[in-house]
Parts: sequence; structure tokens; C-alpha cells
Amino acid sequence: MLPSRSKEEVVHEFRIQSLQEAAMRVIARKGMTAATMQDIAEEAGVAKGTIYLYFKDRDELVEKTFESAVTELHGRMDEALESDAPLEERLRRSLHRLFEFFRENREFFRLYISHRFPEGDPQQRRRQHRQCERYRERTVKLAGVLEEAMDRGEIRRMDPLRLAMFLAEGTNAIVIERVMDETPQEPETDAEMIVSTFLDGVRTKRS
Amino acid sequence: MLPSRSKEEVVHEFRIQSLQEAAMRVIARKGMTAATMQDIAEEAGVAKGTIYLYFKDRDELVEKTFESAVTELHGRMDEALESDAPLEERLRRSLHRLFEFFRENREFFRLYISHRFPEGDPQQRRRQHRQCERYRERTVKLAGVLEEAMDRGEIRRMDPLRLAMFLAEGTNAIVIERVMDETPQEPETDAEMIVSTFLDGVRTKRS
DNA sequence: TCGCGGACTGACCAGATGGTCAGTTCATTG
DNA sequence: CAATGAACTGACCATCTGGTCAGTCCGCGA
Repeated sequence: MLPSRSKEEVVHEFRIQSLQEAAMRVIARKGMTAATMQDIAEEAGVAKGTIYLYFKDRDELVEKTFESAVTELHGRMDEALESDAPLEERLRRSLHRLFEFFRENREFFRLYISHRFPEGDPQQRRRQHRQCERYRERTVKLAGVLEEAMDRGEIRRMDPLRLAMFLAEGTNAIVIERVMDETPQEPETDAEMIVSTFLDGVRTKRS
Repeated sequence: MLPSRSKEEVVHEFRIQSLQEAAMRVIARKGMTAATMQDIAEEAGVAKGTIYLYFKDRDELVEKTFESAVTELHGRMDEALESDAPLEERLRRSLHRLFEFFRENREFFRLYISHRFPEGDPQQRRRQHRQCERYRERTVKLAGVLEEAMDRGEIRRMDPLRLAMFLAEGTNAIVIERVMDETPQEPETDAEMIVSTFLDGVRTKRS
């Protein structure tokens, strides 16, 4: 049983969430650096000062926004990856959830990729380091699954991390097209194409 | 024979080039939006105002800088892609040049990727559209080569553009690791890993 | 009904940054 | 040597934006 939260706490959390959602929309529309606090406040229908009642500063707002969404996404994908099905099936399911998530949360995409290459001095960059790590988590997790499959002899042996990066970024390419060019398509098709290319390659076999 | 250029023109072009190189270094160090005109001027060893003698505004400086470098990179890669060797060989050579280029021009990398997801209003974004196109060029070119290979029966038939995107982004992943984590390695190794994964996949074949 | 206090507002401030331009430097030329 | 003007400088300006805070609003309890 969850501790019964007072009405105030519920309202408070609701505000936080709606501010985060507004931030996601604005960042998606204008880009990470171009999205101003004023923009986000207007999008959320509050005054700029109100945001500072719920978040210490701009960085905290962006960080928390990113954190919530990425936790949701990674949770869904990990669940699929952790089953005991064969690699092919696990990859397919995990990719399916990835595409599904980005189809539901198109806004999140820009925020997501803007964290891959944090800007600013190395000093400033340290603050974003943890968020960059969240991105890397997914790759490391995937590398673990791949290494396991190598141990079982399902795939050939090679550097698992590098292979995971190749797969993860290649997958992103498809997401990029879907989100940026607004070409809706069944997640199944995309997932299938990636899995089969990854596992079997594209070369025609000569009998 | 090139039209003999006057001494002034030579000096002028030299200045432009050294300003562009300074811009590349600063952008690589501080990031696209954090790099100020003051920073770039200091890096080039001139006063801020001097930059405006050679470039209309900040946008033009960045655009021209990007343009020069990307033309160089694409030129090198296209040359490799356009030979009449089998696909495998062409891919290998092209990737080799890509890795080589980024090893020589680490600075360019941040500028390169920052153009993939232009920020700003859709209205402002239009100015960057052409630069975004330069990025896409490479993918389209690659897609053409892949389609040709499909026609010849070298690889199985599928959406060539999507396949090219997958390959191009997957390749970027490796470049990212090399450039960001500063782990030098022979371009040959990376290129070989990508080509073999792409062509043959990773699944162990059962006889 | 009154008054309390937390939620909210938005004018305001300080710092940063792109861009300007009046003034300076200096090689060239008559 | 003096005059010229192109190259260059850097103080200055206008604007923008993150963050502040004195004041307003409003629901609720006495």
C-alpha cells in the first residue's frame, strides 16, 4: 500500500509532471538551447516564476524531465531484453517497444538525442555527464545481452560493446526518419528489418 | 591554369581559412551554441570585429566552415564509392577514408553531428536546411550504391535508403567512440568490423 | 465575514552575446 | 616625407534570457 498522500502532494506532483510535459513539447519544437523558460511557462499556462517553485533552475527542470522519460523507456526495453527467449526474439520485442515508445512520445526524441553530445566547457559538461550516462546505459545493457548470446554460441564472438553501439545507433537512424520525417509505419516492419539485417547481414548467399 | 590571383586575394582567402579553422576548434571544444564570436576571434588571434570583414554574420561563418569541411569529407568518400570494385571493397575503402578523416580532423566531428538535428523554429531551421541536406547527401549516395549492388544480386533486396541510414548511423557510432573517448585505433580494424557485420550479420551459421 | 498563508504572478535585474563603427595602424604610393 | 586608404581594433549598443521578489489572489478555517 502506498502511503496515502495528502491532496497537496498530489497537486504538487501533478504540477511537476505537467511542467515536464510542457518542457518536452517546447524542446521538441524549438530545440534544446532555443527553448526558453518563458516558452515553457507559456506552454504550461503558468507564469515563468511559477516554474521556480517546482524546480531549482533550468538545469534541474531539463534533467528531471529527461530522467523521467528515459527511465520509462529503458524500463520497457529492459523488460523485453531480460526474458529467456532466444536473442532474435528478445531483440525484436525490445525494438518493438522502442519504436512504440517514440511513436507515443515524439516530443521526447529531440531531448533524448540532445543529451548524447552535451555542449559546454568540460567543466559545465560534468553536470550533464550523468544524463549522458543514461544514454550509455542502454548500450551497455545491450552489450551484456549480446555477450551472453556469444557465450551460448548464438552469434559470433566480437567486441560486444562496439557491436551494441553499432546496433543501437543504426536503430536510432530508423527512429530519426520516423520522427523527423513524420512517416508513420508499423513498428513491426522496422524492427523486423533491423533484426534480420543485424543477424543475417545483407549478402546474398551462394549455395 | 588557374587565373593568377593577386596577392590580396591570396591573403584574403588565407584569412578566411584560418578563421574557419579557429571556428572548428572552438566549436569542437565548447559546442555549437556555446562557441561565441569572442572565443573564435581569440582563437584566431584577431579582434571580434575582424571576423565581420570576412563573414556577414555568425551564421555565415558557421555555414561556410561546415561547407568546406563536409565537401572535403564527401569528396574523399565518394571517390572510394565510385570505383567499380565489388561492393565489399568499395565499402571498406570508403569507411577507411571516413575514419581517417575524422582522425585527422577531430575538431570537425562536433560541428558535423550538430548539423544533423538543427535547432530553432521551423522558420529559422530553414536556413540550416541546406546544411542538413549535406548530411543527407551521404546517405542518399550510399543508398544508390546499395541499390546498384541489389540489382547485381550482390545483396538482398530491401529499402535501400533505410538500409543506408542504418549503416551510416551505425558507422557514426564507432566514430563517436573514437572521437569522444579518445581511443585511437587503426581505421582498418573498425572498417573491417562494420563491413563484415553489415554484409554477413553476426549469427553463427549451422552447417 | 475576516484574516491568514501558501500559490502564483510578471515587472525587473544582471550578465552575456551578436553585431556596429569611430578611431588607429601601417604599408604603399606619389 | 606626406598622403592615402584598406585592414584592423575594441569599446559600445541593443537584445535576449535565466533568475528574483515584492505584491496579488484566493481558499479555508476561525
